Amino acid sequence: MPSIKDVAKHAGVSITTVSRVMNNFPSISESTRKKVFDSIRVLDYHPDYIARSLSKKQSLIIGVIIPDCSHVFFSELIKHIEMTAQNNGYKILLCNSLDDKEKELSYINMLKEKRVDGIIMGSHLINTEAYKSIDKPVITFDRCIDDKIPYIGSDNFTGGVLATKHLIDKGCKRLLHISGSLKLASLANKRSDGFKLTCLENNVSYQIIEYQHAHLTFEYFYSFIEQEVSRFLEDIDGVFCSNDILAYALYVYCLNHNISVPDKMKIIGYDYSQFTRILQNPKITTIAQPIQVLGELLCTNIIHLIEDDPATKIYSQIVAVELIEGTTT
Amino acid sequence: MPSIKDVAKHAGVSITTVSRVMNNFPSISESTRKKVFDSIRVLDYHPDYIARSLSKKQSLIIGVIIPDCSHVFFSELIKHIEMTAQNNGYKILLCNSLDDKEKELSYINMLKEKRVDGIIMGSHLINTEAYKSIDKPVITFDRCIDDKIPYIGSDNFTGGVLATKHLIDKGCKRLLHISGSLKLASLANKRSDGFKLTCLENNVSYQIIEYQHAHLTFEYFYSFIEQEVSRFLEDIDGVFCSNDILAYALYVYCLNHNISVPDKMKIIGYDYSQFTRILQNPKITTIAQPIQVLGELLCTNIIHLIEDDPATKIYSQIVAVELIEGTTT
DNA sequence: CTGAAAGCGCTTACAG
DNA sequence: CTGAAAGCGCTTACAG
Repeated sequence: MPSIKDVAKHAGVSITTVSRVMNNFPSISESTRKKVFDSIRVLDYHPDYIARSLSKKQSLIIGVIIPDCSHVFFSELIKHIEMTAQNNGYKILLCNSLDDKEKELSYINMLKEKRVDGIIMGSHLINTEAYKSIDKPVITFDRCIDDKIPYIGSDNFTGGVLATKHLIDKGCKRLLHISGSLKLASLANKRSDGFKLTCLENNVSYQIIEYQHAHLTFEYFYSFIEQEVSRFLEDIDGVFCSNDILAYALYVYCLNHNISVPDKMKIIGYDYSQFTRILQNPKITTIAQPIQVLGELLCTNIIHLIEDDPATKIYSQIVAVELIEGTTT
Repeated sequence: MPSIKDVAKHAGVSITTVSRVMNNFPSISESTRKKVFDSIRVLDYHPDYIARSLSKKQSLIIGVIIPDCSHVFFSELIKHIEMTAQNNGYKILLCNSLDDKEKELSYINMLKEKRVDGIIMGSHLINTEAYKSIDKPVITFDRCIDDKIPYIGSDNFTGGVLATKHLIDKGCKRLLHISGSLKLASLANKRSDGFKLTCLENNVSYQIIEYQHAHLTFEYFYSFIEQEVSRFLEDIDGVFCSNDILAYALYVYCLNHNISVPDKMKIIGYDYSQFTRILQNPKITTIAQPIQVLGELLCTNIIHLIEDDPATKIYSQIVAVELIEGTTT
């Protein structure tokens, strides 16, 4: 494998010159530029990025830490992050925290180990303290850690309002919201705020049930519904679910227990991820998160932070959501 | 950010000694070991992996190149690859080729640029030639490029046989197989071989239709069925689909056109990925690929190749598949 | 327009 | 058991 030295020797110039040609310095004469490019081609030379990283003190790698890349929502989010990274000369190092605090912490240390130039954090178990010792770029998805760490999220509050208003507009009088853990200080909690406020404003009685686990599987949700939700359903005519898999599990539960949807029970989900888009029966009514926009913003903003681009100082952003009406409401 | 120099100064030893402590050399006295560890703790020192990589000539990073990480099958495969990598001290660099030849090629160059120690290749557009100039570890998923490049795959041939036999056992007489492009020299083509052979052995008439695009979306498959498949369906009573999304699209098509499944038409898919496991109606009959095993084997074998582990020389492997009976046959 | 030399932060023979 | 020095393959002031 040829190094810059070999190219320099072959072209009869110094390694400085080779480096300059590689990096498109304007001061190089046409003739030497050509010589060097020829040698590069002949030797099939590719610069060593490890060496480059060491001297430039940048790895051009972004760490992406999420709970689980096989989760429908995150797998799409990652795709758009990666595409955006690629378009900007960065690569991504993928890390699944699997909701394990230790792993989350150890992944954050990638910053101190210079493995990555910045981190996109989509996993939220460790507390604010752990971020204190870090002065390098971090951006979070759907979580506001503190003033210093920017976040990207969709408009969860409005999402909650839209979902709840929709149920009320459809005639629901007694609403239930099934939410992820509200202890985690996730921005997703604002969905619950929007839900509550809308119920209060419309004099609709409501109830909120939290699930704690983050295993977002159908089986988990179905048994959660059987054990923790079913006994309340009799008094309920509309449910706002915090994600679409949960909404589907509830739909199936209702089907299995002769509760007709949407006649007796209206169900609305959240995400509009791939699963929901593929599913044809039912078409789940849901709040669509703009996954592509979220992924792109996460990536472009972490890059701005890394490159300390002063022209673009607004790193935290909230993007709009949209109601998608299906057949479950 | 402290470097090894700072630790050495703080502990009153040489950087060589600090390095030895970091790397668990046995020859260090207990007292200096303690001094060094104390300094590391006090200074919150983390070794620079870029520098380490440069001197050790290994990045401890594995490149994973796939068509699209948001695809249900690949998102799960990646998860298991990443977990296995993590357990063995490696990280993964995720690359979506998006079925773009240029990208595939440029990603392979990560090897020459020392960004990664090895590559797991799950994207198969570029031809054998492109791999000729590479003498570094590559392992492929579901594709046999040449003798020198090991592969991991599931037993596609048996999968094809199992699926076809199942349809025949259920009484089908006129079979159709809808396959991905057979030109790509993918091991998945063996499903089609298994299909053909089983039809011939059982004197069942058959037909094969290929789709060319790799956009594995419901919409693509549905319109493909409308345009290219529907006119043949009248003469068919059983279809073996090369993936579950396609099988679902066909199911929905039949539903929409009053072709009752499984009475008039039996449908079997392939993969048994997350989507299929979540979907409750219908339960698609399918061939389950052992995604976890595949991911683990891909990762452990590329690591063996990277570390040139002579104790474990069998790098190509085929793993067994399983018939999952649902309600579509 | 070009080059010699120092430096990035580690590891690793070599020497004692 | 420990250290001085060379080296990994680049980039970047500095000098001409």
